Amino acid sequence: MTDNDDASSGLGRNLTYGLLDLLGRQIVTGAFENRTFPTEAELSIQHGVSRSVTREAVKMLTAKGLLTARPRQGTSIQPVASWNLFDADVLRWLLERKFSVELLSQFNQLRAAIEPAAAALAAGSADDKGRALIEAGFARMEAAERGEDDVLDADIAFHLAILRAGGNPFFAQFRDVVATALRTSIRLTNRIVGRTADLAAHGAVRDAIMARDPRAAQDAMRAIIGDVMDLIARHSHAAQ
Amino acid sequence: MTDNDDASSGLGRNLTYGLLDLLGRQIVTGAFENRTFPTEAELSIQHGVSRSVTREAVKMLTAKGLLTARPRQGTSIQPVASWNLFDADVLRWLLERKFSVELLSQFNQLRAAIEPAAAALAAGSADDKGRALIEAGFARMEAAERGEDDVLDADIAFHLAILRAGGNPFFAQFRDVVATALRTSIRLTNRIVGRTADLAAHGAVRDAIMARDPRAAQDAMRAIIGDVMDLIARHSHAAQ
DNA sequence: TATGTCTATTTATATGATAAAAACACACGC
DNA sequence: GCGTGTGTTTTTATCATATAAATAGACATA
Repeated sequence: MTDNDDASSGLGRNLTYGLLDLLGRQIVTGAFENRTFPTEAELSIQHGVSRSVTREAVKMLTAKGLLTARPRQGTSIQPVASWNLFDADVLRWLLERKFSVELLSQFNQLRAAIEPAAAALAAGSADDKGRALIEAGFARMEAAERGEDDVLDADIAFHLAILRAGGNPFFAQFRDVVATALRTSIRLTNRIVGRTADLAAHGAVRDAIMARDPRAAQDAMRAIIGDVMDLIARHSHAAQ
Repeated sequence: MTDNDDASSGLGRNLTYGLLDLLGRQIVTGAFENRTFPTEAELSIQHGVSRSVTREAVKMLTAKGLLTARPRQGTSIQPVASWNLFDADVLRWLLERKFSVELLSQFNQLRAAIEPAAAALAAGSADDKGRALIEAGFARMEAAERGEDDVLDADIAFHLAILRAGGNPFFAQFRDVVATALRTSIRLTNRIVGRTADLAAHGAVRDAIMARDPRAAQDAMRAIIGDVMDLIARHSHAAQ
């Protein structure tokens, strides 16, 4: 019986989280676009799980802003405006739908607003721990340059270190968006931009932060993201 | 029995959401600082609700990044870094703890990064609908000036309109933070800053957006938030 | 010391029953 | 005709209890 359920549902080890992931993907990719969302009884039957599992998955989706549930009316999908776009799960699901340059562009508009400010904040008020984190991130980028570390991972580590270093937890919240944006844009930037230029630009950010020069840190970070945005614009232009 | 439960628990009409709110507040305000988080059985007994209610509340808190649950290990509170700080519930709970100038300052550091960029984006690429939204928001501010609308509500409406108008859903996500920041800082700014100056500054933002001048819109918005940050700095200085 | 096994604890899942909310239809009275 | 109330029905909300699964920790064993 249990084996049967597991086989028919195709959800992972943890049924609740498996169903959460499946429903999340389906909602975000528009699988319920023109029809009403299933009732909890229908979901239970369709996926071969108990009502508890269904309800807990729905509750988590509700907590992330994707659903609402009311007696008699049923469960329904919320407008995109109320989705929690900074949630790691929601971001992941968002990328499962067709790759869109528009989404990548929106990511980077956000980065252009956040990261220069975060770099300035880090330069102005990072403590020793934050500075060490940034140094470690940059060291990884240098190691990657020498082929001793993964380029993408090192890049992400450096950018996240800057988000954290300023000590403002709200800036640290952007870790998932930034990591996602970097992972996504690597498809475009990979092999197009020379890695040396990239390292130099990142080195400028590091130097400015270490010199406690907020203005220079901001400008250097702005330059990095500006380059990425130019690349995206050129790519979308070329694709047309 | 049911009445007894309701009376003893003090949760609202909806037990699950009531418990969610109660636990969320307790977690954020540090009520479980030095002790382990209760097991689901303990929570059920303490609050006089069934395990389903407890589990669903815990699952929602998990979805918001506040908890994790594993068999045998139990449920435990996650580090603040993994909390979903842009979630409306989490923000609300955050404000329940002692009022802190530091938090208000962090809010506005974020606003300083986001809102000028959002204003520039709105100036550059808002469609007719977005522009109409901004006009409506500004009209409310003018009405408030004449005593025909609530000052705070109008202010919030104007700022939210700008976040939305650019068409980037990630900027629109900041509605709750911005609304919360405005509601919080009104305690400080109220009666200190003359409302006329405020209206003029907001008018400059509106004019720049309508003139499709991103640079001017950005600068005008920066000025507004800069004023607020100065006020906060002065207040925290005076308080010392 | 390392490794495997047993046990206890806690979450995970299932199931079936009852309560509550709300959309809808319908009858009623004005 | 038209509002108003009332009952019916559908769906979520809640409860209670039972069983499964996972894993930390103790203990035994090599």
